Amino acid sequence: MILQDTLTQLILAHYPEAESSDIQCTVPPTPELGDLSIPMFLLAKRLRKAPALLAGEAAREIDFSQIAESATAAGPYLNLTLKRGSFAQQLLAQALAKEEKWGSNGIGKGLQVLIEHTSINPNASPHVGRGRCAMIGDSLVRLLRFEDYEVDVHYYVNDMGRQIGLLVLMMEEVEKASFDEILDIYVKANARAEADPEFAARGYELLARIEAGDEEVRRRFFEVTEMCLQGQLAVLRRIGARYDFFDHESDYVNDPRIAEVEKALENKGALFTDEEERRVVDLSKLGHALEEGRYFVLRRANGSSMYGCRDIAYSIMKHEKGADLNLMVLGEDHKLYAQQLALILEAAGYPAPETIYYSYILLKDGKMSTRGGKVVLLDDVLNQATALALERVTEQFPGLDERERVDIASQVAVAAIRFAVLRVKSTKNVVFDMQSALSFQGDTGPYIQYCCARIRSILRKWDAALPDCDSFVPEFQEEAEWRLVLKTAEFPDVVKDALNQRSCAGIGNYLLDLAHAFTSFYHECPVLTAQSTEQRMSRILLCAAVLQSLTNGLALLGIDAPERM
RNA sequence: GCCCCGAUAGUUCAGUGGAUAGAACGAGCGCCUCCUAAGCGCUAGACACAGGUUCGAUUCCUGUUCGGGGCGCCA
Repeated sequence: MILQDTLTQLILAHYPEAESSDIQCTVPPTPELGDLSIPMFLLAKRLRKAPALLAGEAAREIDFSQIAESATAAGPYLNLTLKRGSFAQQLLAQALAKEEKWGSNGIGKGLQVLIEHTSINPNASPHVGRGRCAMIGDSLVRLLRFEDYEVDVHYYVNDMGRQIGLLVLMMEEVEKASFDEILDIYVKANARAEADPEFAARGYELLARIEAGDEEVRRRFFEVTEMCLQGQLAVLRRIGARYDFFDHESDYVNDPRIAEVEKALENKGALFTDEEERRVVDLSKLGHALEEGRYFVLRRANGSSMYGCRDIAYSIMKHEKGADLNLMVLGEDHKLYAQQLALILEAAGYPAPETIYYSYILLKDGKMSTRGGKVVLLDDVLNQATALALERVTEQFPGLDERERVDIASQVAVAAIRFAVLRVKSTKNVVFDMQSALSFQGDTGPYIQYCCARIRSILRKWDAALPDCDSFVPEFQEEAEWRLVLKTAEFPDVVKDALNQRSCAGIGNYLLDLAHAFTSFYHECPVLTAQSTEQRMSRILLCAAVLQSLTNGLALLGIDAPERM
């Protein structure tokens, strides 16, 4: 809140024993009570007074005239009615001066972040569940960069799993297959491995050979995985996800860091060879309390490495980059695994990355399964959404040239899907429903874009320069416009909360609130035809500031707002 | 069996110990000679259950029920 510092100072000056953390502003439940509210519970506890008495005392004794028209006690709450003009002037000046940085608190200045997300197995076109990871990760990246962190985005290419081996075998039988056919082939490969142990064994054999350094096999794997990866990235690009580094699992097979960690584990008596010649970590020696997940296999009996073994080397490599934050977005199915890996890394003296989990997107009749071919592909959803949006835009703007209509349609499609996914907390299971994913009405991304388009339309018609905030004190008499001012002022705090929570969900929900507040304003307060010059000037500035908040917020979610729609 | 998430209107979601629990979809009624109706206004509708901690609990703790995830050679 813009006034938080001033407010805290005023109160601390009167109650020197208080701490600034005792003073937390909230918004009163109804506008009649005031613009800002300070619950006195914490302060009352500190000062050993009754909250209601303290509120009354503070309202009488502290001089808030610098920022407020009035201060009144309502039970244990101290409510302030702000001086609208100076508050709005400060807010608008800030928002319009900071432009695309408005809302940033600059928390990450001078700090570096390494984040890994998406990292889909290169075996099929991504389904919407995988898309959830990409959207969550990508938005987090945007949020971190907005807060001035320097961010490197890593993508771990799992290019040597068992299922990749099976895929390679199948691909060699079908001659030349395109990316679109991969899912089908992958499903068949898994079904065949299930039914035919000899086929499955050939997959393992390929793995063993790649691990032994067989360059020819490695080349065959690379051909398939690279084709898949490029196909997947093309889909991910459609929703705006970008990556800086692609790290290949196969580069870590014989990494010396693994031996180093094995040594450390041996020293702690946590590594042993079991009765069937596997190399196993006993995590109970490292502080793991439960029987569940106590054992972690590093190597098969034939000496070949498990996924987790290579991941040890990869994790250390990431740590060695020396970033201040080391983040990773993972599916909830990786929770136990990540805890196990963390124990192993810590035992060898390396900190584990900070993990952010997301839950599955389910279908109405159960969970998705790439192996079973029971998936809703992100690409298909995007295609359908784009086609629908194009119809709508064409209806609305028949005269617009096709190029622009297609651009708008794809922006709307991305907004619909990204917003629907990102506004929900990542720990919740969501049931995918095509109908609501394709809806552009109500609490959706397109609704917010539409709100932006309306503001832009007003700004286009305003043919003068915007008033200068430094010399002009705006006035906002109407409740709808004042509520919009207050809502706009919340933006920087919303961004800060999102960063602390490592989740952009709150930003999405805030943008809906702001868009609703704007639409009420739009219907009640004419801008271009307002009665007085002061009103017109005040409102056009407010429009510009709201647009800046909306577009900045949408940008954090990876959503563009078209000029018109 | 054990461990980790989740449970809020008919439905999809907000709400990180505070005032009268917010939206949207769906349902009903109304609004385009007026800055874009992808919109707005009005009506009806909810904290799974039982205890506990607290001045105060949808929020924290325990138990129950239901849904999701996980639990040694998949990644």
